[in-house]
Amino acid sequence: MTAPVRVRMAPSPTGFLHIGNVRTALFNWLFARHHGGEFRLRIENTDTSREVAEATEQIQESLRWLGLDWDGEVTFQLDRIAECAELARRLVEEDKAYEDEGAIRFRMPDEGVTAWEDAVRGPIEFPNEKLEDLVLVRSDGRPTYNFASPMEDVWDGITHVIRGEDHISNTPKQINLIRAVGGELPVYAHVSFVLGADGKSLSKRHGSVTVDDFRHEGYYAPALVNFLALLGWSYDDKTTIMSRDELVERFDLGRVVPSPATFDYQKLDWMNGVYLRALREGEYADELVRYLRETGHDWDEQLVRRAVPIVQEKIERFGQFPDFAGFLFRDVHPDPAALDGRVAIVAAARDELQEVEPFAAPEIESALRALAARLELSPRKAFEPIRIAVTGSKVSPGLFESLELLGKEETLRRLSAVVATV
RNA sequence: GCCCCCAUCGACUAGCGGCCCAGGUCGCCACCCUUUCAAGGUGGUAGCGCGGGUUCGAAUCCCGCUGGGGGCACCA
Repeated sequence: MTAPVRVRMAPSPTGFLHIGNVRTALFNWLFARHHGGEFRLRIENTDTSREVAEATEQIQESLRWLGLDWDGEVTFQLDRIAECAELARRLVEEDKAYEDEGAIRFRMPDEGVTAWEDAVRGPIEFPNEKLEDLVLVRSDGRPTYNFASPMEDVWDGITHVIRGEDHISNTPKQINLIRAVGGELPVYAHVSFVLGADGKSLSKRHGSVTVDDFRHEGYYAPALVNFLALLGWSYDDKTTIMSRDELVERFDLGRVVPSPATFDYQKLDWMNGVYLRALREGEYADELVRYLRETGHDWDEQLVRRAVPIVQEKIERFGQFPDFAGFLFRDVHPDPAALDGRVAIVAAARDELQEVEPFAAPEIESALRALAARLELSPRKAFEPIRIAVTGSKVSPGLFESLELLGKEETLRRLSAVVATV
């Protein structure tokens, strides 16, 4: 039996989960699940304020939403202050560290190089003369990140440290520290950053950045996971859409590329659309209903569910639903300019639809097509003012189905309202 | 300033010396379908940063340059 794999995600509890960190977390998770190992969640906190508690809960909620489950209890760096202090004392006794104005510093080697085989970048080495003696414990007694983090990795039996490339220059320091305490070195894998279209690191001005942002925009978690997995990793030269299970089965750290990736919102939108269209109607409805509740749209659930067939093929994010199908739930205010005086058509449609029974899509369609023919207008020309009058927009779900859902009474009311105002 | 990382179409990537006058996906363009918008179908556009090597042969290996990025805290 090979040694079990154990990885961790170690966010600092400073706020919402950034999508770049999520991508790193996802790689950790995929790696762990692929190898049947463990994925731990460790909070790198330095205090116990209320903000920390909230951020910690926020991080967990985001991971849950994405379906990235972790093993064991969440651990906190702060809980290991005592162990760190004791270890630092031992290092001083062994003359591997020394006191410096109340703080404890570790003696870094002065000659040679510190090197490791990075699982995504290959060999990396740093000249030791560039390594400064590292503060392990501050004068107030708290351990520093570069001391606590590698020690926790050792104590937790972390086998693979998969983290952002900003930690590359910390690695030689941490390696020397682990060697000094006689700990087992993990395998290091430094993944690149996720950038915005301007080549700068992804921030709010680029669009959504936190998991919460994407959730509120109406992205579907499995699609986001699929998209993120492909940011810096690929299975082969042609596979794009992969289920969670397929990702787990196929993920391979060796196929993670070292170069930074630009986050392409358009491709995410496309992929989200692919996932949403593939959902079974009932499943789509459940997700949509949940999304609308979360975003504060208190709309009739039955009507939302009935609207699914006319929107599923049309929108790529749940966030587009309120604009696209909102006319079913609230009154509209057609723009007279958009109508451009074509009230006669609206009036004719009202008269025509008055007679339609039952008020169902097929009957509505034949009535309106007959009307268009009578007016000697192309369906395109004839339907536009009707669409505007009823949905308030030039863009909407299929007209006939929309009218059926809206109901005869409300449809006639909206058509009449337009006729009356002009 | 010093140290480190990175470099294939606009974007994500395949490629790990000959299968590549570079393949897939998104985007974009055109056409088809069509009640709008989508979806779908067909076709197309576009790339190995530059310069030296190594080799019979280089997108692939080596060196330099250039251009990006990161790090040099008693932050994480």
